[in-house]
Amino acid sequence: MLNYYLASMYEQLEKSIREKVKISAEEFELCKTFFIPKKLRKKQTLLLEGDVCTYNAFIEKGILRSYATDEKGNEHVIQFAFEGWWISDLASFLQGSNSTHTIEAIEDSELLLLTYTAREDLMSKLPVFETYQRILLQNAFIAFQSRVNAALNSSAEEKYLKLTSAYPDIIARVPQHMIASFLGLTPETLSRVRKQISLRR
Amino acid sequence: MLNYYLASMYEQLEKSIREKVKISAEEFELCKTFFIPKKLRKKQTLLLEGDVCTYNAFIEKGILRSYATDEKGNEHVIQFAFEGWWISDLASFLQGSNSTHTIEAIEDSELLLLTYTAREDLMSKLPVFETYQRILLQNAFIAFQSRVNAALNSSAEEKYLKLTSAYPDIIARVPQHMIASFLGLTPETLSRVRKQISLRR
DNA sequence: GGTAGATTAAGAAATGGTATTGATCTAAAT
DNA sequence: ATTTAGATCAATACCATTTCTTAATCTACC
Repeated sequence: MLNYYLASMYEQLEKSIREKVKISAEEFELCKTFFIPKKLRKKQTLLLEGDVCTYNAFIEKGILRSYATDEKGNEHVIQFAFEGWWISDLASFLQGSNSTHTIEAIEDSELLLLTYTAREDLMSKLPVFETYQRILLQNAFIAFQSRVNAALNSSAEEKYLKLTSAYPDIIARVPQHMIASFLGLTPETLSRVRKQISLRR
Repeated sequence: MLNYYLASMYEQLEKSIREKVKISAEEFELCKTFFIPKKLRKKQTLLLEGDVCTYNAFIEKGILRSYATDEKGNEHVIQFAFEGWWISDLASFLQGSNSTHTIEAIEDSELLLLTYTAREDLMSKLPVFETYQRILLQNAFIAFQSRVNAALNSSAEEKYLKLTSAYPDIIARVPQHMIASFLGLTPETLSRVRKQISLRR
């Protein structure tokens, strides 16, 4: 039982790394020792706006979001992160600056945390982990580029359809007003968009 | 004279690398050998939509932009790149897929090109170069995150003011309709926004 | 003097803001 | 466990605002 539990604890992480680089069983065992497991209940936060982001979090289970709050008190969802993804406020994590984001669990979630020094250590002891991190960043960069493009050049409906066709289960797992915020729409506009779509069926 | 010319050819590159990692004079000399110098005149292209992006370009001098063309034939500026920046279509460069972007010089420009294999070679022979690349990506990622936020949650005027206060000389060096496209606005809207701002002075 | 780029005006379209309602979830009290 | 009060969320209606579209000048510069 214990073994099973431990194996499942790092299952997504191993999968994520092996998708991107070659790593031996021993290397992965070493790798695991740098992470701190952590559970979050729904609505609990990993990072509060204003604090320094001390962890890079890998998500074994659940969904998190990061959001920023503007002068008028409106929350703007920056990112959703599902199983197998990473989340953090990179600017704060890397530069040690105060975070402008809050990171919060949307469902009960299981995380693997990596501190700044653990990450530096791991990259220097295991160069393949630096390569893994670089590839992650490359992919994130590409994804962001297409998101910027969608944000600037697509209508509300196009943005919603692109998001839901890329991530179909987001509809069931994430409240609609958070999806609206992620797309830069008011909840009312998203509701109207959905109505339009359903009328056309 | 020749020495002076050669030194200036790699000046920005050396500055960019030294800002991010420690590198010896010998290592930088080695580094230089992997790059191919190239000059572009205004409006010449480095990459055409549909081709595979075979180069990662570092800009020693000048300005470039990348843009995508939509179904209606409208150009959408994805990125501007000034002296000391990198530009490419990363998705195409890394995955070997057909590019959806065109990369074009806005001014007469001097570039240093890195092919895919040269980049891989350089990263394996000079691990500090992989670190440099990772830090570049981290910075690009952070910049993109705030751009997404601005794109989704700022008005036309806010986006324009943010851009011009971050890069004041963009106004003089880049045609206004390209700035409008970069901000996801029509040229007419940007013109009206500028008028509003000037009236308030 | 022709052409690309910038400005301006007027009406159209998309999206936002406010308010209301109904449904559902949550948590405390019994 | 059940009930109930409050909170949360989604849908909708009505009006306001922003941005787009089209089209007509205006300008600057090869």
